[in-house]
Amino acid sequence: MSRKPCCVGEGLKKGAWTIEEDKKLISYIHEHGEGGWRDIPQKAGLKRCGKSCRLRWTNYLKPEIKRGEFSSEEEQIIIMLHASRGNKWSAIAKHLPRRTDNEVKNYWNTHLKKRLIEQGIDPVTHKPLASNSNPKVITTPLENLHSLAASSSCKQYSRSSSMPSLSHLTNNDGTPVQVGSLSHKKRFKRSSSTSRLLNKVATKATSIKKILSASMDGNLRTTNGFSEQSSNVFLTNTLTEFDPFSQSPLYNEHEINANSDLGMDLGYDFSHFVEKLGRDHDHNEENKMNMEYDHDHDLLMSDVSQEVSSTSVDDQDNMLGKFEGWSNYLIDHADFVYDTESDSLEKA
DNA sequence: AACAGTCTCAACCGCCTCGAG
DNA sequence: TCTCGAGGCGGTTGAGACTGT
Repeated sequence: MSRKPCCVGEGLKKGAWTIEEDKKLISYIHEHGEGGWRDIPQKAGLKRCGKSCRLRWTNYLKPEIKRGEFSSEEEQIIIMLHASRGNKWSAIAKHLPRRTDNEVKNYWNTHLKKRLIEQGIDPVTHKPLASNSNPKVITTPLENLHSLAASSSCKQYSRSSSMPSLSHLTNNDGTPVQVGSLSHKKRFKRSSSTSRLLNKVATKATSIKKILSASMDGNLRTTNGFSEQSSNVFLTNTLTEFDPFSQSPLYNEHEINANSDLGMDLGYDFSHFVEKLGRDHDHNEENKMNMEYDHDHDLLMSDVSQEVSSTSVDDQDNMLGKFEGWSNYLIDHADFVYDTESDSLEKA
């Protein structure tokens, strides 16, 4: 049994809207407001179906809609939210003020998806493509930040401009970051403070990953006694909350599924992290890193059982603050560097 | 200048969700 | 509880713009 098409009618127009049609629709909605889309075409004198009117209004004519090029911050938000939510364009668009789901979807399909593929990242799973993957390596969003930082610190040029150097992006050991084979049609430049933070995170992403792994195994030892059981639980909990892939088989291999281990509800909104990341970091990058550490370190050592049972929105915000302090701590104070030769953590 | 190939994005299609009755 | 319809959502299409030769 097939469903009746929504817009069946004699003489209904399809295709691109004319200026006259737009004027009629805008005029009618200004006078009568949105809603009742089925009746709008007749009342507004349009030979369109109601659904077409609604789409035209919500995706194009609505005055608050922001049009034009996406900023690198918006790109990062889309990529990170897509990693955690998939093709939930409407949900993603809610975190991009004045952008429509259709616009986000189009931008993903025409720009961001291709860019990830060019970098060897599967745009569906946000993990390395099969041809590039190393089965021994656990891939996390922290790792993806390597490539994300490399690309999100860039912005498209027009098709005709020249390709700038990407040599400013370097790994921990000073070697250039591999950003994949960029198409000759895609030109980039660096920008944004958020990108700089991502770059900063990316330079230590591998080290952080190993530290996390060591923590999960209970083998983490640092100079300040950061290896207590409580902090392990917190790290497990935080990583699982933060990491959209924490439910993957790769993680299950390491038995770090905090959801089952701790019996908690993982309803955490990953986008809050992204928003907070950009907001706070834009506010005062260096000052913040220096001032918040002690506070967050204290929080890290606070009663973990409270964190485990926290599921409300307010508590999630607290968790985010602690995650940020924790990640800043790792970035600034981690004593370990991952040695690719020996596949082990070395004292920095 | 002309043509072919590629890219972009507005618009459409069909299914889903949810609230009213 | 069920049905129905309006609105929402994600996938897809195709016309027009753009680029390379």
